[in-house]
Amino acid sequence: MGISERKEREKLKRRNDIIDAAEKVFFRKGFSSSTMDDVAGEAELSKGTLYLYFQSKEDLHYAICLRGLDLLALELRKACEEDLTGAENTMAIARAYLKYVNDFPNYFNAIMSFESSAMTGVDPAYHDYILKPESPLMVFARVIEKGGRDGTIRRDIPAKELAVILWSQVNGVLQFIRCKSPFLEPVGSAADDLLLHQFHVLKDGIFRNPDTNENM
Amino acid sequence: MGISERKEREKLKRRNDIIDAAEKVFFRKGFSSSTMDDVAGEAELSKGTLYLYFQSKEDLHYAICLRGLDLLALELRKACEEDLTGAENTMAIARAYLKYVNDFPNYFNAIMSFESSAMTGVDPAYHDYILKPESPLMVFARVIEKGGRDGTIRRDIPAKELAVILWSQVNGVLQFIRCKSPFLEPVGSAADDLLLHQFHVLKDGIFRNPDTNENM
DNA sequence: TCATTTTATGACTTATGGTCATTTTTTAAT
DNA sequence: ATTAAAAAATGACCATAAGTCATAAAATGA
Repeated sequence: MGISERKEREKLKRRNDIIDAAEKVFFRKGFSSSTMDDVAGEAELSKGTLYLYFQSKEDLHYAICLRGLDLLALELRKACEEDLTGAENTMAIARAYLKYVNDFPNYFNAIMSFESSAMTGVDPAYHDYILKPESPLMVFARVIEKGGRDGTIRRDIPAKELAVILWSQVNGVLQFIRCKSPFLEPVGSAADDLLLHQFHVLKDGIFRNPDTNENM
Repeated sequence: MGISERKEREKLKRRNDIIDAAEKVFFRKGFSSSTMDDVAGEAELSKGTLYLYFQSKEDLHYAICLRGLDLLALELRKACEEDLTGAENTMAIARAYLKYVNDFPNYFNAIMSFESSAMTGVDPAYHDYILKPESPLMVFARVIEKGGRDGTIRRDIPAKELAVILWSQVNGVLQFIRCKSPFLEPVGSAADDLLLHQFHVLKDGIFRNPDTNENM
């Protein structure tokens, strides 16, 4: 039966067209200021049709995030293709993540705001996604693990946990930059400084051993 | 004129009563599921009256956050009253913050969700608040500064910036725990583990120097 | 007592996410 | 081709909730 397959394809195509339209609208006006009617207009479909393909506005938001996450995972995998040490691959991943944030701020924003708002009842599917081997976090976790094996990364903390910690820490700073950047100037530092300095902290820790003269 | 002063007091009292009512409602049902009618009912006032004291629902949310932040700043100041080294005071502040998160999860949630949602146009007043010397972040920054002076904390990064970095990093992990805790169990780690391990990372960094046998 | 000012009210407006009876289009058998 | 059944699409409609405003009540002070 070639017809049902073609229909399947068309259904998928339509679904993707709706996501395309939603991206345009959400990225332009912001998620909460966009209405389903806006999206329907952009997609040249009626609102009712959107609900044949997505359960809710939130679901549409999630679909966009999934796109962004898949793209991110791809970038991270590319970044650590070279077979260097775990520590080196970790640095490569960090650079790739920051590049992603710069190159695709809309996806990054979508993901961040989804994760926060999601608190009030996240799609459980999202938790499943995070655990999948192809998720950005798990790509990162494998690199950490490798660093543990080759001796370049501490191994007293389980790899997945260390991945979560580092990932969350970087996100914390990015989140700060994202919503409190007006605050940064009075403090006299730019976003890039902040991230650079964060890397120093991630590398060496915060305390200074008075016996050594490092971190002068 | 004693009357106008009494009126001033009464106005403030009413304002506070409204915040009390809003806290009860928001903490019970969550911010987004609560309605202004709910709050009006709890406060035994009409909805219109709420809008005489607050510009919007968001504004009410903000007022609750301010309470939470003032309380937090108080706890942090108490925690570093003892005149120890900057590093020791820093640890005390960290402990106090985690205790606060545990003791007042509702305030913590209110602050976190305000900061995320706020992204779409934060009250500029909030940025002012953060810069005030009595804000939690600035209390922390002074301790970091002290650590720089007494040689227990690295001084290659400006104190305020380092404060922002550490603060954001801890918030990042707390945020992860807050909205992805269902994810933690499959990974095999508890929230407390995660925070403990984060402290190790903050202290020592992530890389292992192959020449030493620390972090085995 | 009463005019003026301040404070409070709640019906009303507006906006928007989501639904569903109805219509249009497609399919496939006659 | 015709047509009945299935699938897809529509948009008027509903429910909810934030925010407004004309009106009413209360407080003030002369």
